[in-house]
Amino acid sequence: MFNKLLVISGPTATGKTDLAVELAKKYNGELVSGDSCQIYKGMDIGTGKDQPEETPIHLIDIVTPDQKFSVADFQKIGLETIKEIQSRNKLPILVGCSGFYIDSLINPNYTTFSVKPHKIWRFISRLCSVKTLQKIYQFLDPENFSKLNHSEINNHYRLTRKIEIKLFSPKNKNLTLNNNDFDLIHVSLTAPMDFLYHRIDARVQKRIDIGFLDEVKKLLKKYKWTDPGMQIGAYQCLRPYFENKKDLDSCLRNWCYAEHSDARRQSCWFKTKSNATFFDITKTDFKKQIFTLVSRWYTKL
RNA sequence: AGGUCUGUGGUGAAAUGGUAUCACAGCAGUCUCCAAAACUGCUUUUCCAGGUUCGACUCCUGGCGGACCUG
Repeated sequence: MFNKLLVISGPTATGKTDLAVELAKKYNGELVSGDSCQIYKGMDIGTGKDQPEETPIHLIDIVTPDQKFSVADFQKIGLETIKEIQSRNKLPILVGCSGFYIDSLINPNYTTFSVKPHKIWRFISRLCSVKTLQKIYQFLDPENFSKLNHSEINNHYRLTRKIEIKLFSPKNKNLTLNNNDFDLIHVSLTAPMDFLYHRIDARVQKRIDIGFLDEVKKLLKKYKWTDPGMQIGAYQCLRPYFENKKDLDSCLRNWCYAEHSDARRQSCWFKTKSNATFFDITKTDFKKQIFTLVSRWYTKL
């Protein structure tokens, strides 16, 4: 059975899609987007969707901005999509920058808690302070509470979720293994940060030039600033401008900064949590090296 | 040229004469249903030279720089 999966990851603005399209053409592939933002319909310029002309791309435009979408939804649809592509004997190429999402598809040890977000608990938790949540979790699960690190213990959302799992997971069957058995290769693109920052800044300006403000106006006719899709950084950075609280230039500067920060966190994820092979896109022969590596992997049985 | 105001990390600001603080940027990290999110740690500062004082970002004198007004 054909079970190959090519993964191309890396921070924003490293040219993943272009590379993926080239590889797709060579290996009869189809792209699967591993991007937590491009799933939203109508959010095109702000999320940097570029639709390749001849190569199919999956998992973009699957929900509207007012719909909730989580990594669990992504995992379900993602695995189905990859298997469907493989069943047609085509090569799925997972390409994106959301480490958390990509991990849910390719990490064989990834487990899923069968606990769905609990509406009443989430409502109550929103009224609680971090300190209160700490006390609740400490009471429910003193052992794991003592193991929390500095990030987790101060993180309102994660404490809420930990308590949720503790309270509502059914006994005995609270874990499901993601037992996929892909033959995968993971290529990750990198670049020196200041190089990426320049690219990001230029791209922000370009997005304004090609009509990003109109896109936001159009979205605002149908959706609210508080809708899930509208939480994306690019749109929130422009919010003060649309509410006449800040001038456009300072909003754009914040947008650039937000993307710098995204790029940093994204590359941190792949660097520390994946076992990808890394290629610096400022080196002249990085593509040649990738093609050699992929070719060796693709042709082996 | 004269007058007025003003000089604090890379940027913007705070500090009755008493441990120089905050935000942003930058760097490093955490991560299993918000992840372009949320959270953690770190780096970098009082224009210069004097004076007053136990003690000066703060008060005084001079220099240098900036802003505005008048000519």
